[in-house]
Amino acid sequence: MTEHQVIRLSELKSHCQNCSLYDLCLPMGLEIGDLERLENVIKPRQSIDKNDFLYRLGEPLKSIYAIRSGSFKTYLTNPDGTEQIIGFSLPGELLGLDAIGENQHTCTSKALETSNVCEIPFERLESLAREIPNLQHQLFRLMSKEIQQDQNLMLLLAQMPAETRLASFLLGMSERLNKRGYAANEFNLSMSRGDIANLLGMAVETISRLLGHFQDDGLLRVARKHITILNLDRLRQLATHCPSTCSDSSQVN
Amino acid sequence: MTEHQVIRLSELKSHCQNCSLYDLCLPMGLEIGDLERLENVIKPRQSIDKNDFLYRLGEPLKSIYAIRSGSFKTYLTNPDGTEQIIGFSLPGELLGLDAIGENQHTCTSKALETSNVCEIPFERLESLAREIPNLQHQLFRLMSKEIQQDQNLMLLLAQMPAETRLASFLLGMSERLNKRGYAANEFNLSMSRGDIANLLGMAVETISRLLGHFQDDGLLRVARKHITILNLDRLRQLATHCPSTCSDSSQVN
DNA sequence: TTACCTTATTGATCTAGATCAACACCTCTG
DNA sequence: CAGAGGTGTTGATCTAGATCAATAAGGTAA
Repeated sequence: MTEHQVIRLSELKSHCQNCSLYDLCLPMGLEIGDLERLENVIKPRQSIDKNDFLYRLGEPLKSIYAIRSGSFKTYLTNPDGTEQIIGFSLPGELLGLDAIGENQHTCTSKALETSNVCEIPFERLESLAREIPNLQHQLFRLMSKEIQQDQNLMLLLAQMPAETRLASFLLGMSERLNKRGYAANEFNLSMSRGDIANLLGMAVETISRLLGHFQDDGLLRVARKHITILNLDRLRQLATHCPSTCSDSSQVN
Repeated sequence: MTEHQVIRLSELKSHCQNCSLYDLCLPMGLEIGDLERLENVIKPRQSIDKNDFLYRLGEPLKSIYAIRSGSFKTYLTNPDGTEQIIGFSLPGELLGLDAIGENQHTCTSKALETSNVCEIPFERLESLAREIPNLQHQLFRLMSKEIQQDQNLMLLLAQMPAETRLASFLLGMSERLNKRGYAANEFNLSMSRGDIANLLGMAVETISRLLGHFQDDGLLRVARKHITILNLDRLRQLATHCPSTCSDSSQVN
Protein backbone atom coordinates (compact mmCIF):
# COMPACT_ATOMS: atom_id res chain seq x y z
CA MET A 1 0.00 0.00 0.00
CA THR A 2 2.56 2.51 1.14
CA GLU A 3 4.92 1.34 -1.53
CA HIS A 4 2.22 1.77 -4.10
CA GLN A 5 1.65 5.32 -2.99
CA VAL A 6 5.34 6.11 -3.13
CA ILE A 7 5.52 4.90 -6.66
CA ARG A 8 2.55 6.95 -7.69
CA LEU A 9 3.87 10.09 -6.06
CA SER A 10 7.21 9.72 -7.74
CA GLU A 11 5.49 9.39 -11.06
CA LEU A 12 3.58 12.60 -10.56
CA LYS A 13 6.70 14.53 -11.38
CA SER A 14 8.75 14.44 -14.55
CA HIS A 15 12.41 13.81 -14.27
CA CYS A 16 14.02 15.62 -17.13
CA GLN A 17 17.28 15.31 -15.25
CA ASN A 18 17.39 11.57 -15.74
CA CYS A 19 15.79 11.54 -19.13
CA SER A 20 17.98 10.19 -21.91
CA LEU A 21 16.40 12.68 -24.27
CA TYR A 22 17.48 15.61 -22.16
CA ASP A 23 19.76 17.20 -24.71
CA LEU A 24 17.34 16.95 -27.60
CA CYS A 25 14.34 18.29 -25.78
CA LEU A 26 13.10 21.49 -24.24
CA PRO A 27 15.25 21.52 -21.08
CA MET A 28 18.47 21.45 -23.04
CA GLY A 29 21.01 23.83 -21.57
CA LEU A 30 19.03 24.72 -18.48
CA GLU A 31 20.76 24.88 -15.13
CA ILE A 32 19.74 22.58 -12.32
CA GLY A 33 17.64 25.14 -10.49
CA ASP A 34 15.77 26.20 -13.62
CA LEU A 35 15.34 22.61 -14.63
CA GLU A 36 13.54 21.86 -11.41
CA ARG A 37 11.17 24.76 -11.95
CA LEU A 38 10.40 23.42 -15.40
CA GLU A 39 9.85 19.92 -14.04
CA ASN A 40 7.29 21.28 -11.63
CA VAL A 41 5.27 22.65 -14.51
CA ILE A 42 5.38 19.49 -16.61
CA LYS A 43 2.50 17.12 -16.03
CA PRO A 44 3.17 13.44 -15.36
CA ARG A 45 3.79 11.44 -18.46
CA GLN A 46 0.79 10.19 -20.24
CA SER A 47 0.43 7.06 -22.24
CA ILE A 48 -1.24 7.35 -25.62
CA ASP A 49 -2.54 4.29 -27.44
CA LYS A 50 -1.86 3.67 -31.08
CA ASN A 51 -4.23 5.67 -33.28
CA ASP A 52 -5.29 7.92 -30.43
CA PHE A 53 -5.12 11.64 -30.93
CA LEU A 54 -2.73 13.84 -29.04
CA TYR A 55 -4.74 16.83 -30.21
CA ARG A 56 -7.05 17.58 -33.06
CA LEU A 57 -7.53 20.32 -35.59
CA GLY A 58 -9.54 23.14 -34.03
CA GLU A 59 -9.01 22.25 -30.39
CA PRO A 60 -7.95 25.18 -28.23
CA LEU A 61 -4.30 25.31 -27.28
CA LYS A 62 -3.85 24.03 -23.75
CA SER A 63 -0.52 22.33 -23.72
CA ILE A 64 2.38 21.45 -25.88
CA TYR A 65 3.84 17.98 -25.68
CA ALA A 66 7.29 16.46 -25.56
CA ILE A 67 7.51 12.92 -26.84
CA ARG A 68 9.17 10.50 -24.44
CA SER A 69 8.69 7.34 -26.45
CA GLY A 70 6.82 6.19 -29.54
CA SER A 71 6.01 8.30 -32.56
CA PHE A 72 3.30 10.47 -34.06
CA LYS A 73 2.07 11.64 -37.39
CA THR A 74 0.79 15.17 -37.76
CA TYR A 75 -1.52 16.11 -40.60
CA LEU A 76 -3.72 18.79 -42.04
CA THR A 77 -7.17 18.04 -43.31
CA ASN A 78 -8.20 19.89 -46.42
CA PRO A 79 -11.70 20.91 -47.41
CA ASP A 80 -12.45 17.73 -49.33
CA GLY A 81 -11.56 15.56 -46.36
CA THR A 82 -8.27 14.17 -47.59
CA GLU A 83 -5.39 14.41 -45.21
CA GLN A 84 -1.93 15.78 -45.81
CA ILE A 85 0.76 14.54 -43.47
CA ILE A 86 3.16 17.32 -42.61
CA GLY A 87 5.55 15.36 -40.46
CA PHE A 88 6.41 12.45 -38.23
CA SER A 89 7.65 13.12 -34.72
CA LEU A 90 10.12 11.15 -32.69
CA PRO A 91 11.13 11.05 -29.02
CA GLY A 92 12.60 14.30 -27.77
CA GLU A 93 10.57 16.42 -30.17
CA LEU A 94 7.92 18.96 -29.27
CA LEU A 95 4.41 18.81 -30.64
CA GLY A 96 1.75 21.49 -30.73
CA LEU A 97 3.80 24.56 -31.51
CA ASP A 98 1.62 25.22 -34.53
CA ALA A 99 -1.26 26.23 -32.28
CA ILE A 100 0.31 29.31 -30.74
CA GLY A 101 -0.50 31.55 -33.67
CA GLU A 102 -4.25 31.11 -33.60
CA ASN A 103 -4.51 29.83 -30.04
CA GLN A 104 -5.93 26.64 -31.43
CA HIS A 105 -4.49 23.62 -33.15
CA THR A 106 -4.26 23.93 -36.90
CA CYS A 107 -3.45 20.28 -37.40
CA THR A 108 -4.07 16.87 -35.89
CA SER A 109 -1.55 14.60 -34.19
CA LYS A 110 -2.11 10.89 -33.98
CA ALA A 111 0.01 8.19 -32.33
CA LEU A 112 1.59 5.73 -34.76
CA GLU A 113 2.21 3.31 -31.89
CA THR A 114 1.73 3.27 -28.15
CA SER A 115 3.59 6.32 -26.96
CA ASN A 116 4.42 8.39 -23.91
CA VAL A 117 4.43 12.15 -23.75
CA CYS A 118 5.17 14.87 -21.24
CA GLU A 119 2.45 17.48 -21.20
CA ILE A 120 3.49 21.10 -20.72
CA PRO A 121 0.69 23.62 -20.10
CA PHE A 122 1.47 26.42 -22.49
CA GLU A 123 0.51 29.38 -20.35
CA ARG A 124 2.70 28.25 -17.52
CA LEU A 125 5.51 27.53 -19.94
CA GLU A 126 5.19 30.96 -21.45
CA SER A 127 5.39 32.72 -18.11
CA LEU A 128 8.26 30.52 -17.00
CA ALA A 129 10.06 31.39 -20.21
CA ARG A 130 9.94 35.03 -19.22
CA GLU A 131 11.76 34.24 -16.02
CA ILE A 132 14.31 31.84 -17.47
CA PRO A 133 16.12 33.43 -20.41
CA ASN A 134 17.57 30.13 -21.54
CA LEU A 135 14.16 28.57 -21.67
CA GLN A 136 12.79 31.37 -23.79
CA HIS A 137 15.70 31.06 -26.13
CA GLN A 138 15.26 27.31 -26.28
CA LEU A 139 11.63 27.74 -27.26
CA PHE A 140 12.50 30.20 -30.00
CA ARG A 141 15.16 27.81 -31.14
CA LEU A 142 12.82 24.85 -31.36
CA MET A 143 10.17 26.80 -33.25
CA SER A 144 12.78 28.09 -35.62
CA LYS A 145 13.99 24.54 -36.20
CA GLU A 146 10.50 23.49 -37.10
CA ILE A 147 10.31 26.30 -39.64
CA GLN A 148 13.56 25.08 -41.13
CA GLN A 149 12.43 21.48 -41.28
CA ASP A 150 9.23 22.43 -43.04
CA GLN A 151 11.15 24.52 -45.51
CA ASN A 152 13.44 21.66 -46.33
CA LEU A 153 10.48 19.45 -46.98
CA MET A 154 9.04 22.12 -49.26
CA LEU A 155 12.23 21.99 -51.27
CA LEU A 156 11.91 18.25 -51.62
CA LEU A 157 8.28 18.48 -52.64
CA ALA A 158 8.71 21.33 -55.07
CA GLN A 159 11.57 20.16 -57.16
CA MET A 160 13.02 16.80 -56.29
CA PRO A 161 12.25 13.59 -58.19
CA ALA A 162 10.66 10.71 -56.31
CA GLU A 163 13.92 8.85 -55.84
CA THR A 164 15.56 11.79 -54.11
CA ARG A 165 12.54 12.36 -51.90
CA LEU A 166 12.50 8.83 -50.60
CA ALA A 167 16.27 8.65 -50.14
CA SER A 168 16.16 11.90 -48.25
CA PHE A 169 13.33 10.68 -46.08
CA LEU A 170 15.13 7.46 -45.15
CA LEU A 171 18.32 9.32 -44.45
CA GLY A 172 16.46 11.77 -42.25
CA MET A 173 14.89 8.96 -40.26
CA SER A 174 18.24 7.29 -39.86
CA GLU A 175 19.87 10.46 -38.58
CA ARG A 176 17.08 11.36 -36.22
CA LEU A 177 16.90 7.87 -34.76
CA ASN A 178 20.64 7.82 -34.40
CA LYS A 179 20.58 11.00 -32.34
CA ARG A 180 18.18 9.23 -30.03
CA GLY A 181 20.55 6.38 -29.41
CA TYR A 182 19.30 3.87 -31.95
CA ALA A 183 21.41 2.34 -34.66
CA ALA A 184 21.78 4.54 -37.71
CA ASN A 185 21.76 1.74 -40.22
CA GLU A 186 18.96 -0.44 -38.97
CA PHE A 187 15.56 0.65 -37.81
CA ASN A 188 11.84 0.11 -37.94
CA LEU A 189 9.53 2.51 -39.68
CA SER A 190 6.50 2.99 -37.47
CA MET A 191 4.44 4.51 -40.24
CA SER A 192 2.76 2.77 -43.17
CA ARG A 193 3.85 3.05 -46.78
CA GLY A 194 0.72 5.08 -47.35
CA ASP A 195 1.80 7.60 -44.74
CA ILE A 196 5.25 7.96 -46.27
CA ALA A 197 3.73 8.37 -49.71
CA ASN A 198 1.37 11.02 -48.42
CA LEU A 199 4.14 12.99 -46.72
CA LEU A 200 6.33 12.91 -49.80
CA GLY A 201 3.54 13.67 -52.22
CA MET A 202 3.68 10.44 -54.15
CA ALA A 203 1.68 7.23 -54.68
CA VAL A 204 2.06 4.18 -52.43
CA GLU A 205 3.00 2.12 -55.44
CA THR A 206 5.91 4.41 -56.19
CA ILE A 207 7.21 4.02 -52.64
CA SER A 208 6.99 0.26 -52.95
CA ARG A 209 8.73 0.18 -56.31
CA LEU A 210 11.52 2.53 -55.23
CA LEU A 211 12.18 0.53 -52.07
CA GLY A 212 12.43 -2.46 -54.35
CA HIS A 213 14.92 -0.70 -56.62
CA PHE A 214 16.97 0.51 -53.67
CA GLN A 215 17.12 -3.07 -52.49
CA ASP A 216 18.06 -4.40 -55.93
CA ASP A 217 20.83 -1.83 -56.08
CA GLY A 218 22.21 -3.01 -52.76
CA LEU A 219 21.42 0.22 -50.95
CA LEU A 220 18.99 -1.25 -48.46
CA ARG A 221 17.51 -4.40 -47.15
CA VAL A 222 13.77 -4.05 -46.78
CA ALA A 223 11.76 -6.46 -44.69
CA ARG A 224 8.34 -4.99 -44.31
CA LYS A 225 8.82 -2.15 -41.79
CA HIS A 226 12.37 -3.10 -40.98
CA ILE A 227 14.99 -1.18 -42.93
CA THR A 228 18.69 -1.95 -43.02
CA ILE A 229 20.87 0.60 -44.73
CA LEU A 230 23.68 -1.19 -46.50
CA ASN A 231 25.30 1.67 -48.40
CA LEU A 232 24.94 4.94 -46.56
CA ASP A 233 27.20 6.88 -48.92
CA ARG A 234 25.27 6.08 -52.04
CA LEU A 235 21.99 6.74 -50.28
CA ARG A 236 23.35 10.12 -49.29
CA GLN A 237 24.34 10.76 -52.88
CA LEU A 238 20.84 10.00 -54.06
CA ALA A 239 19.40 12.30 -51.41
CA THR A 240 21.50 15.34 -52.25
CA HIS A 241 22.58 14.87 -55.81
CA CYS A 242 19.65 14.94 -58.12
CA PRO A 243 20.27 12.02 -60.45
CA SER A 244 19.54 13.58 -63.83
CA THR A 245 21.46 16.56 -65.16
CA CYS A 246 23.26 17.87 -62.11
CA SER A 247 26.74 18.30 -63.56
CA ASP A 248 28.85 17.64 -60.50
CA SER A 249 28.71 19.16 -57.07
CA SER A 250 31.61 17.88 -55.04
CA GLN A 251 29.93 19.27 -51.95
CA VAL A 252 29.37 16.58 -49.44
CA ASN A 253 28.04 17.69 -46.13
CA MET B 1 20.43 73.74 -40.96
CA THR B 2 18.72 73.32 -37.63
CA GLU B 3 15.62 72.17 -39.41
CA HIS B 4 17.66 69.62 -41.29
CA GLN B 5 19.08 68.26 -38.07
CA VAL B 6 15.67 67.98 -36.53
CA ILE B 7 14.43 65.97 -39.43
CA ARG B 8 17.36 63.63 -39.29
CA LEU B 9 16.99 63.12 -35.57
CA SER B 10 13.35 62.30 -35.90
CA GLU B 11 14.17 59.75 -38.54
CA LEU B 12 16.61 58.00 -36.29
CA LYS B 13 13.70 56.53 -34.42
CA SER B 14 11.00 54.27 -35.74
CA HIS B 15 7.45 55.26 -35.23
CA CYS B 16 5.46 52.11 -34.93
CA GLN B 17 2.74 54.20 -33.39
CA ASN B 18 2.03 55.98 -36.62
CA CYS B 19 2.76 53.06 -38.87
CA SER B 20 -0.15 51.88 -40.94
CA LEU B 21 1.11 48.33 -40.59
CA TYR B 22 0.94 48.48 -36.83
CA ASP B 23 -1.64 45.78 -36.37
CA LEU B 24 -0.02 43.29 -38.73
CA CYS B 25 3.46 43.64 -37.38
CA LEU B 26 5.43 42.88 -34.27
CA PRO B 27 4.13 45.68 -32.03
CA MET B 28 0.55 44.54 -32.36
CA GLY B 29 -1.23 44.63 -29.03
CA LEU B 30 1.52 46.40 -27.10
CA GLU B 31 0.67 49.22 -24.75
CA ILE B 32 2.03 52.69 -25.34
CA GLY B 33 4.81 52.42 -22.79
CA ASP B 34 6.02 49.07 -24.09
CA LEU B 35 5.71 50.27 -27.63
CA GLU B 36 8.11 53.09 -26.92
CA ARG B 37 10.62 50.70 -25.45
CA LEU B 38 10.39 48.59 -28.59
CA GLU B 39 10.79 51.64 -30.80
CA ASN B 40 14.01 52.47 -29.01
CA VAL B 41 15.42 49.11 -29.96
CA ILE B 42 14.43 49.25 -33.61
CA LYS B 43 17.03 50.75 -35.91
CA PRO B 44 16.05 53.50 -38.35
CA ARG B 45 14.48 52.22 -41.50
CA GLN B 46 16.77 51.13 -44.20
CA SER B 47 16.23 51.29 -47.88
CA ILE B 48 17.08 48.19 -49.89
CA ASP B 49 17.48 48.32 -53.65
CA LYS B 50 15.91 45.83 -55.97
CA ASN B 51 17.93 42.59 -56.11
CA ASP B 52 19.92 43.49 -53.01
CA PHE B 53 20.12 40.95 -50.23
CA LEU B 54 18.54 41.48 -46.84
CA TYR B 55 20.58 38.58 -45.56
CA ARG B 56 22.23 35.55 -47.05
CA LEU B 57 22.47 31.87 -46.29
CA GLY B 58 25.13 31.26 -43.68
CA GLU B 59 25.36 34.78 -42.30
CA PRO B 60 25.22 34.96 -38.51
CA LEU B 61 21.94 36.10 -37.02
CA LYS B 62 22.20 39.74 -36.04
CA SER B 63 18.77 41.15 -36.59
CA ILE B 64 15.37 40.29 -37.77
CA TYR B 65 13.55 42.62 -40.10
CA ALA B 66 10.07 44.00 -40.43
CA ILE B 67 9.08 45.05 -43.92
CA ARG B 68 7.75 48.57 -44.19
CA SER B 69 7.34 48.71 -47.93
CA GLY B 70 8.25 46.66 -50.97
CA SER B 71 8.58 42.91 -51.12
CA PHE B 72 11.12 40.12 -50.84
CA LYS B 73 11.66 36.61 -52.01
CA THR B 74 13.27 34.11 -49.67
CA TYR B 75 14.96 31.01 -50.98
CA LEU B 76 17.07 28.02 -50.14
CA THR B 77 20.00 27.01 -52.29
CA ASN B 78 20.50 23.31 -52.74
CA PRO B 79 23.77 21.49 -53.34
CA ASP B 80 23.60 21.74 -57.12
CA GLY B 81 23.18 25.49 -57.01
CA THR B 82 19.54 25.74 -58.02
CA GLU B 83 17.35 27.84 -55.82
CA GLN B 84 14.07 26.95 -54.18
CA ILE B 85 11.87 29.87 -53.26
CA ILE B 86 10.12 29.26 -49.98
CA GLY B 87 8.06 32.40 -49.81
CA PHE B 88 7.39 35.99 -50.74
CA SER B 89 7.12 38.58 -48.01
CA LEU B 90 4.97 41.67 -47.91
CA PRO B 91 4.86 44.81 -45.75
CA GLY B 92 4.15 44.12 -42.10
CA GLU B 93 5.82 40.72 -42.19
CA LEU B 94 8.90 39.66 -40.28
CA LEU B 95 11.94 38.20 -41.98
CA GLY B 96 14.83 36.25 -40.52
CA LEU B 97 13.05 34.10 -37.95
CA ASP B 98 14.52 31.01 -39.59
CA ALA B 99 17.96 31.88 -38.25
CA ILE B 100 17.20 31.55 -34.55
CA GLY B 101 17.57 27.79 -34.51
CA GLU B 102 21.15 27.65 -35.74
CA ASN B 103 22.08 31.22 -34.91
CA GLN B 104 22.71 31.79 -38.58
CA HIS B 105 20.54 32.31 -41.59
CA THR B 106 19.45 29.15 -43.32
CA CYS B 107 18.09 30.93 -46.36
CA THR B 108 18.60 34.04 -48.43
CA SER B 109 16.28 37.02 -48.74
CA LYS B 110 16.38 39.30 -51.75
CA ALA B 111 14.40 42.44 -52.52
CA LEU B 112 11.99 42.10 -55.44
CA GLU B 113 11.74 45.87 -55.68
CA THR B 114 13.10 48.87 -53.82
CA SER B 115 11.98 48.28 -50.26
CA ASN B 116 12.16 49.66 -46.75
CA VAL B 117 12.68 47.61 -43.63
CA CYS B 118 12.92 48.16 -39.89
CA GLU B 119 15.90 46.35 -38.44
CA ILE B 120 15.49 44.78 -35.00
CA PRO B 121 18.64 43.48 -33.31
CA PHE B 122 17.68 40.04 -32.16
CA GLU B 123 19.50 39.93 -28.84
CA ARG B 124 17.91 43.14 -27.70
CA LEU B 125 14.55 41.97 -28.91
CA GLU B 126 14.94 38.72 -27.03
CA SER B 127 15.78 40.41 -23.76
CA LEU B 128 13.00 42.94 -24.23
CA ALA B 129 10.61 40.06 -24.84
CA ARG B 130 11.41 38.75 -21.39
CA GLU B 131 10.32 42.01 -19.86
CA ILE B 132 7.23 42.54 -21.97
CA PRO B 133 4.96 39.47 -21.83
CA ASN B 134 2.89 40.65 -24.76
CA LEU B 135 5.95 41.03 -26.91
CA GLN B 136 7.11 37.52 -26.13
CA HIS B 137 3.71 36.17 -26.95
CA GLN B 138 3.62 38.15 -30.15
CA LEU B 139 6.95 36.68 -31.21
CA PHE B 140 5.75 33.15 -30.50
CA ARG B 141 2.62 33.94 -32.41
CA LEU B 142 4.45 35.19 -35.48
CA MET B 143 6.79 32.21 -35.55
CA SER B 144 3.88 29.87 -35.17
CA LYS B 145 2.14 31.60 -38.05
CA GLU B 146 5.16 31.06 -40.22
CA ILE B 147 5.08 27.36 -39.38
CA GLN B 148 1.44 27.27 -40.39
CA GLN B 149 2.04 29.08 -43.65
CA ASP B 150 4.82 26.72 -44.60
CA GLN B 151 2.65 23.76 -43.78
CA ASN B 152 -0.11 25.03 -45.99
CA LEU B 153 2.31 25.41 -48.84
CA MET B 154 3.48 21.85 -48.24
CA LEU B 155 -0.08 20.70 -48.67
CA LEU B 156 -0.35 22.53 -51.97
CA LEU B 157 2.94 21.12 -53.21
CA ALA B 158 2.31 17.57 -52.11
CA GLN B 159 -1.09 16.91 -53.49
CA MET B 160 -2.71 19.73 -55.39
CA PRO B 161 -2.83 19.95 -59.17
CA ALA B 162 -1.21 22.92 -60.88
CA GLU B 163 -4.48 24.77 -61.35
CA THR B 164 -5.26 24.68 -57.64
CA ARG B 165 -1.77 25.78 -56.70
CA LEU B 166 -1.87 28.84 -58.87
CA ALA B 167 -5.42 29.77 -57.87
CA SER B 168 -4.44 29.42 -54.24
CA PHE B 169 -1.36 31.53 -54.74
CA LEU B 170 -3.28 34.34 -56.41
CA LEU B 171 -5.96 34.24 -53.76
CA GLY B 172 -3.34 34.38 -51.04
CA MET B 173 -1.71 37.40 -52.61
CA SER B 174 -5.05 39.10 -52.94
CA GLU B 175 -5.91 38.50 -49.30
CA ARG B 176 -2.56 39.55 -47.96
CA LEU B 177 -2.48 42.72 -50.03
CA ASN B 178 -6.00 43.50 -48.98
CA LYS B 179 -5.05 43.33 -45.32
CA ARG B 180 -2.40 45.92 -46.06
CA GLY B 181 -4.94 48.36 -47.47
CA TYR B 182 -4.64 47.60 -51.16
CA ALA B 183 -7.54 46.55 -53.36
CA ALA B 184 -8.32 42.85 -53.14
CA ASN B 185 -9.25 42.44 -56.76
CA GLU B 186 -6.55 44.38 -58.52
CA PHE B 187 -2.85 44.25 -57.83
CA ASN B 188 0.63 44.02 -59.24
CA LEU B 189 2.76 40.96 -58.79
CA SER B 190 6.25 42.09 -57.94
CA MET B 191 7.79 38.71 -58.71
CA SER B 192 8.47 37.15 -62.10
CA ARG B 193 6.61 34.19 -63.56
CA GLY B 194 9.74 32.21 -63.00
CA ASP B 195 9.67 32.97 -59.29
CA ILE B 196 6.03 31.97 -58.99
CA ALA B 197 6.73 28.76 -60.87
CA ASN B 198 9.65 27.98 -58.60
CA LEU B 199 7.64 28.56 -55.44
CA LEU B 200 4.78 26.40 -56.65
CA GLY B 201 7.01 23.66 -57.99
CA MET B 202 5.99 23.95 -61.62
CA ALA B 203 7.38 25.16 -64.96
CA VAL B 204 7.16 28.78 -66.13
CA GLU B 205 5.27 27.64 -69.18
CA THR B 206 2.60 26.07 -67.04
CA ILE B 207 2.11 29.32 -65.12
CA SER B 208 1.76 31.20 -68.37
CA ARG B 209 -0.73 28.74 -69.82
CA LEU B 210 -2.84 28.61 -66.68
CA LEU B 211 -2.99 32.39 -66.44
CA GLY B 212 -4.17 32.29 -70.03
CA HIS B 213 -6.86 29.75 -69.22
CA PHE B 214 -7.99 31.69 -66.16
CA GLN B 215 -8.32 34.72 -68.39
CA ASP B 216 -10.22 32.83 -71.09
CA ASP B 217 -12.59 31.56 -68.42
CA GLY B 218 -13.29 35.10 -67.24
CA LEU B 219 -11.68 34.60 -63.85
CA LEU B 220 -8.94 37.18 -64.28
CA ARG B 221 -7.62 39.85 -66.49
CA VAL B 222 -3.89 39.50 -66.89
CA ALA B 223 -1.77 42.33 -68.19
CA ARG B 224 1.81 41.35 -67.62
CA LYS B 225 2.33 41.83 -63.86
CA HIS B 226 -1.02 43.47 -63.33
CA ILE B 227 -3.77 41.11 -62.21
CA THR B 228 -7.44 41.92 -61.98
CA ILE B 229 -9.60 39.33 -60.32
CA LEU B 230 -12.98 39.27 -62.05
CA ASN B 231 -14.61 36.30 -60.37
CA LEU B 232 -13.41 35.85 -56.83
CA ASP B 233 -15.89 33.11 -55.99
CA ARG B 234 -14.87 30.80 -58.77
CA LEU B 235 -11.20 31.45 -58.10
CA ARG B 236 -11.84 30.49 -54.50
CA GLN B 237 -13.56 27.32 -55.66
CA LEU B 238 -10.58 26.37 -57.76
CA ALA B 239 -8.25 27.03 -54.84
CA THR B 240 -10.06 24.89 -52.28
CA HIS B 241 -12.01 22.31 -54.19
CA CYS B 242 -9.75 20.14 -56.22
CA PRO B 243 -11.35 20.10 -59.65
CA SER B 244 -11.29 16.41 -60.55
CA THR B 245 -12.93 13.63 -58.56
CA CYS B 246 -13.11 14.84 -55.02
CA SER B 247 -16.28 13.02 -54.18
CA ASP B 248 -15.19 10.86 -51.30
CA SER B 249 -12.21 11.34 -49.04
CA SER B 250 -9.44 8.87 -49.53
CA GLN B 251 -8.28 8.14 -46.03
CA VAL B 252 -4.76 7.14 -45.35
CA ASN B 253 -3.70 5.11 -42.37
C1' DT C 1 16.60 55.29 -82.63
C1' DT C 2 18.81 50.39 -82.81
C1' DA C 3 20.72 46.55 -80.51
C1' DC C 4 20.61 43.38 -76.95
C1' DC C 5 18.89 40.91 -73.18
C1' DT C 6 15.62 39.28 -70.10
C1' DT C 7 10.93 37.73 -69.45
C1' DA C 8 6.61 35.93 -71.30
C1' DT C 9 3.65 33.40 -74.42
C1' DT C 10 2.41 29.55 -77.37
C1' DG C 11 2.83 25.10 -79.70
C1' DA C 12 4.72 20.25 -80.10
C1' DT C 13 6.55 16.41 -77.85
C1' DC C 14 7.98 13.38 -74.03
C1' DT C 15 8.16 11.14 -69.53
C1' DA C 16 7.97 10.49 -64.47
C1' DG C 17 5.02 8.98 -61.85
C1' DA C 18 -0.14 8.53 -61.11
C1' DT C 19 -3.86 5.49 -61.69
C1' DC C 20 -5.98 1.07 -62.50
C1' DA C 21 -5.96 -3.75 -61.61
C1' DA C 22 -4.78 -8.11 -59.65
C1' DC C 23 -2.76 -10.58 -56.19
C1' DA C 24 -0.08 -11.80 -51.91
C1' DC C 25 0.54 -11.01 -47.27
C1' DC C 26 -0.22 -10.07 -42.49
C1' DT C 27 -2.97 -9.71 -38.37
C1' DC C 28 -6.89 -9.46 -36.22
C1' DT C 29 -11.63 -11.64 -34.71
C1' DG C 30 -14.78 -14.93 -33.47
C1' DC D 1 -8.22 -21.69 -38.35
C1' DA D 2 -11.32 -19.59 -41.60
C1' DG D 3 -12.58 -15.51 -43.22
C1' DA D 4 -12.18 -10.44 -43.63
C1' DG D 5 -10.17 -6.17 -44.01
C1' DG D 6 -6.08 -3.76 -44.01
C1' DT D 7 -1.39 -3.28 -46.09
C1' DG D 8 2.20 -4.20 -49.48
C1' DT D 9 3.96 -5.63 -53.97
C1' DT D 10 3.99 -5.90 -58.98
C1' DG D 11 2.53 -5.20 -63.78
C1' DA D 12 0.02 -2.49 -67.47
C1' DT D 13 -1.68 1.78 -68.93
C1' DC D 14 -2.52 6.78 -68.96
C1' DT D 15 -1.90 11.70 -68.29
C1' DA D 16 -0.60 16.13 -66.11
C1' DG D 17 2.67 18.77 -66.61
C1' DA D 18 7.77 18.95 -67.83
C1' DT D 19 10.82 19.84 -71.46
C1' DC D 20 12.12 21.47 -75.96
C1' DA D 21 11.67 24.97 -79.39
C1' DA D 22 10.39 29.09 -81.58
C1' DT D 23 8.50 33.68 -81.26
C1' DA D 24 7.02 37.96 -79.13
C1' DA D 25 7.14 41.64 -76.14
C1' DG D 26 9.16 44.67 -72.74
C1' DG D 27 13.26 46.95 -70.69
C1' DT D 28 17.60 49.04 -70.74
C1' DA D 29 21.54 51.14 -72.54
C1' DA D 30 24.20 53.58 -76.14
